[in-house]
Amino acid sequence: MGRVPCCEKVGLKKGPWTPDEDKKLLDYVRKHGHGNWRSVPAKAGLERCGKSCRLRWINYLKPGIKRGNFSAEEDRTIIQLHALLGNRWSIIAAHLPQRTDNEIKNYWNTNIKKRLIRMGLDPITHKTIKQNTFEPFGVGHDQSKDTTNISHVAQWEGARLEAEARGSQLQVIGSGSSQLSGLILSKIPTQPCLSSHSVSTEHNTAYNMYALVLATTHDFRSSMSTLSIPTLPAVSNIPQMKNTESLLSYKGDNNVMGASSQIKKVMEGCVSNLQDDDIMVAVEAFRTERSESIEELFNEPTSL
DNA sequence: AAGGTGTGCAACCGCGCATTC
DNA sequence: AGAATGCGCGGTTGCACACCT
Repeated sequence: MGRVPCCEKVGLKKGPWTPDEDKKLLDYVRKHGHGNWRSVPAKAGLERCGKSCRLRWINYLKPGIKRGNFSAEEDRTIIQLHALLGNRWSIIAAHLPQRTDNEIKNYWNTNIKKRLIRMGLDPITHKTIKQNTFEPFGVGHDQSKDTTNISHVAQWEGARLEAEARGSQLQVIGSGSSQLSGLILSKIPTQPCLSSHSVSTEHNTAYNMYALVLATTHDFRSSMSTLSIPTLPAVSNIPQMKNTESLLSYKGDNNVMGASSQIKKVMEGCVSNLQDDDIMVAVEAFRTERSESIEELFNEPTSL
């Protein structure tokens, strides 16, 4: 059986919205809320498809939407997130308050993507186009090492963002423990330091915190999730985490579900030992490092 | 000034997932 | 359990405007 169309399309208006239509939709949603979008057009007196109304509301009429030029900070955020998440515009948009996924998508396609190409970067992989080959890693030059690191970092950060998005969804429905996790997630940096840097206490603190938070919020049972805890060689260097090392290596274990409550227990104990200063130092270290690398990218002289 | 081309963006479309019945 | 329905997402299209020749 074929899919039923979202609405009876005959006689429905398409194309750009008029100010009058906008007003009708705005008035209706303000008074009654949108409820079931399918029923909105009839109730609001619009000859539009419900889906079209929903889109117009989300991308244009909803209060608090910011339009117009993207700031340098927003630029950076989009590039960073895209490098980690790919075209998952809704998740990216969740990290840019007041911007819609559609607007970010358009901005990417019309602006950032072209800029990256001009700079010799592949907008999909974010690697230089020259090195974007299937050449195996570890052939003996430094670039391959860096690429491995970047990819590893990307995996971590992507996982964090996914967990964060999940956390904020849960916050909306009012889960107390998720509020705490969401709060932590929004504040902490996530990845172990890059190999080019010496292992600092700050980074390890951050690294540990990330592992803790993941373990306390992530649903390991989800087969759809891209989030998994890789083996963390650095963890064993840190006294407070020694007990959890074996738990973190549960990634490849099929008994993950049974272990999750045990993980939680250990992790919660560790979280309570964290100092505010540790958090702040770690956050700063992470943000500075990431911002600078993006800044450098754009400050590189190009032959435009 | 007129026609052609490029660009940006709003809106549409189809699909997949979640929920309801 | 599975069909029906609704919603959200990402890809794509098409129009309006700007710029170029």
